[in-house]
Amino acid sequence: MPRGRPRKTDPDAVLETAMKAFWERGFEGTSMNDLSSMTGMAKPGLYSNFGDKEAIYAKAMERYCSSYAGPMLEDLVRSDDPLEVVVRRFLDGVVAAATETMGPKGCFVANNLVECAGMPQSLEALGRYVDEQRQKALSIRFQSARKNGELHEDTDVKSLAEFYSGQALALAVMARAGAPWASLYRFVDTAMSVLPVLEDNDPEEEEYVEDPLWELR
Amino acid sequence: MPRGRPRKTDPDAVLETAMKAFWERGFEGTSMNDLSSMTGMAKPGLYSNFGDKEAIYAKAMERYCSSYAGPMLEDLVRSDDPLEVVVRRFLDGVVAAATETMGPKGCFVANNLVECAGMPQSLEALGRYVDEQRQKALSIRFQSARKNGELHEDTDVKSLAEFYSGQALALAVMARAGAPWASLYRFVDTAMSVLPVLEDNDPEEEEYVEDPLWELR
DNA sequence: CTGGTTTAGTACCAGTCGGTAATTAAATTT
DNA sequence: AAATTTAATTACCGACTGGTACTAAACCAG
Repeated sequence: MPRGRPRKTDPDAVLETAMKAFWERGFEGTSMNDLSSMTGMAKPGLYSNFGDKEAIYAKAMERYCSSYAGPMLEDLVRSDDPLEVVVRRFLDGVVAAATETMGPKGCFVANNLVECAGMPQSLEALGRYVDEQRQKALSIRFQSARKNGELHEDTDVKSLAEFYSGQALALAVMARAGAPWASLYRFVDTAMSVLPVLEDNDPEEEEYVEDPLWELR
Repeated sequence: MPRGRPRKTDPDAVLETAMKAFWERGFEGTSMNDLSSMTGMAKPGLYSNFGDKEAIYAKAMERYCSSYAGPMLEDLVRSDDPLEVVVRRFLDGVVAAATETMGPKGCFVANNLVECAGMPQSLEALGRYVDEQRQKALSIRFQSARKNGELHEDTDVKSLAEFYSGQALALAVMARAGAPWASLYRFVDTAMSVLPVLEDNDPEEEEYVEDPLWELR
């Protein structure tokens, strides 16, 4: 279809490999020669296709977000399941992504937050931006839960969002440190006990409820 | 006192500077030339005094442990204060160390756990060892709290220790990502709510207390 | 086959990496 | 003052870093 010499390597596959490499070894720990030998695309090809190392890393993080972090946050915000179910699914998702048998341990974003020093400022800022998105998604869900009656009206939504955002970071670091699967799920259980969920918004019990905000979900 | 030419630079001060550098920029992000120019000790001096880069990093981590992590863990294990006080002081200590205005953000050990790939295996193992020590200290304190009656007899001590060990990691990463002081202390408040502490072992309040929720917060 | 177009591959750049040999400088001991 | 001991300094090593000119190859339309 194209006019010139056909590509040897699919740029999308290259980006997938680059994402895994940066995820595992970080920005400074992954050299352009590494990427070249891992992907099979020679260095000049990398530069002409994607730009410099900074640009490749940024595209790799975007890819991570649309493959891993993004869907989980969308589920958080959009799912109609009860709050407790949604939050638990979020944390379980973090564990699953951070312990995938194939693929790097931990979380790309968490690694970025820690490595931040010594990488271009734009990438540091990118990592922080993605981190904020996670906290915002949690905040949105907790806010609507408060209006739903799943949480008390005086619940501190921001604190709760910061807390569970932090739990994701903790799980990511523990997974990277090699914590076993079972420990991480015990951790999730403990973290879930913080959620001050109200059990009284079940339709069978609606006659007992005084608060009129039980509708609208 | 010594026989030859006197030292220009105190090796202990060199190690202090090296610790801060590795803490801030990590193993790969800190070059021997960096250390040489920061400390004022030329490279051959570094090698003859401490050994290779791996050895310097290990000594820097030991220094971090005896200056920061160690005293906090000792307080955890040895203090006679009530469990809630001791655990809160531990988390407050993590926040304080991770947000010191002078000095790097975050936690040396947590950074090590994340950077692990691409550094010598012995250093990776060292980081994991220190991480285990923190969890063990928490475990010891929770175990004795259970025998004291500060915790229920059926409390899952290991889960609780894993949880609070993870909170330290979360705080470290959040601090490194630039989270404000206030957010971190709110986080500590939330994390403290997990502690299933029994209030009935205080002699002065035994007769007044029916409901354990009569304290602050 | 020819010319144009797009990619792949080789070779190279200046700079830095961790690490070291050889030498010079400064002190003490004899 | 000479010999000895210790540390500071300079200069360098091969390997690797991010990044790039330049050339060779593989396709298309004519």
